[in-house]
Amino acid sequence: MPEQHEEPEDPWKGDGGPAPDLQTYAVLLRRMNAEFNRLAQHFAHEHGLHLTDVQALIEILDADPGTAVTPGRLRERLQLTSGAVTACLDRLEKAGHVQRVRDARDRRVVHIHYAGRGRELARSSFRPLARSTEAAMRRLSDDELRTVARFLTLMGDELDAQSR
Amino acid sequence: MPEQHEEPEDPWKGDGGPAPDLQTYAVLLRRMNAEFNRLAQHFAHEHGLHLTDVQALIEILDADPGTAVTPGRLRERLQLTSGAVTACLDRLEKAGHVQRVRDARDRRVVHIHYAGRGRELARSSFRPLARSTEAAMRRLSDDELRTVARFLTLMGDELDAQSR
DNA sequence: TATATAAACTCAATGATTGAGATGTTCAAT
DNA sequence: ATTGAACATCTCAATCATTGAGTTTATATA
Repeated sequence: MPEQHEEPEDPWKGDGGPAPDLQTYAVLLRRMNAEFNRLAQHFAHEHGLHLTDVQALIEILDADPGTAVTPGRLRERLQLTSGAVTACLDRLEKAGHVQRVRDARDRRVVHIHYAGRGRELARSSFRPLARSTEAAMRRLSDDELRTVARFLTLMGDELDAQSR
Repeated sequence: MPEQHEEPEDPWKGDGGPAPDLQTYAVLLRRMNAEFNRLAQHFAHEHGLHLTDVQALIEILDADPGTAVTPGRLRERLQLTSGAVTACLDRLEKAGHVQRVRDARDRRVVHIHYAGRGRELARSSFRPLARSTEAAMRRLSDDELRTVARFLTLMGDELDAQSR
């Protein structure tokens, strides 16, 4: 029996065929997540940072402009103890990426702001991610892009709800 | 001027409106990735494991059935040093989740197999993820699901290529 | 004024990870 | 056969991020 070496260039391409099931999605999502983390880790190493530091920078970068980023917020978002957050911010501040600013109204809280090339650094950390995303986006129509964005939003909301 | 508090229940819903841009996608993807990691970390903690151990279990779970999982493979996939991989596998083996088996043909290499409740544990680690995914999937048509699967596949391929 | 709660920090202990090197294995060349 | 290079994994001491308990400073409540 000769090898049936089929090359599925672009699965789920046509309108026909079966719809992908949960298991398929799970694998696809896990794979993407793993690739993400690989990139993040690679970037971190390249800049003498730790994965935690990069995650913190992302959290600060993507924070809702209305919501101030505080050590406490990082604690719950990154699942760290307060000691770990302090150490992480010490590293980022010493490296000149962020700056701690005491809140004038409630002097217990500290706000984290970008300093120096922090924002630029955070953005550049996703240059490779952006490149990949762009490449993938180019192969979808506007209509399809809207569909995917809708799915990603739904997933984000669901996962957010799940973790509470 | 009264607050214009619009509530965008489900953005990108209609066929009209502008197509989402790269920046929008970047934020959505980063958000989802962060939520993933939160879930993974939570699960790890719940089972007395480390994030690294969970990532290893995933890697073993999702490995191409044809490709055997070896410490070396984990080393490059999880970006660890060989010492860290050994320690990780020691923990997983001692806990009875995996088993090391020397390859009969090339006695230098070790194959990692599930042992005891390892596979079940790995699967259960994604129960919450599966729940969220299912909920999100339910709100898309078969056609849309195919589109999203196509995007996820493209992203996975692009990221894979990027990290080399 | 006292008391409770809160946010962030300190610091010693823990333990995962690193990095250099050891061990055992395969393969090609001599 | 024997030597030597490449390889996969493991060992182990040192490093360093993280933990966990407790401290400090500030706010809110009675």
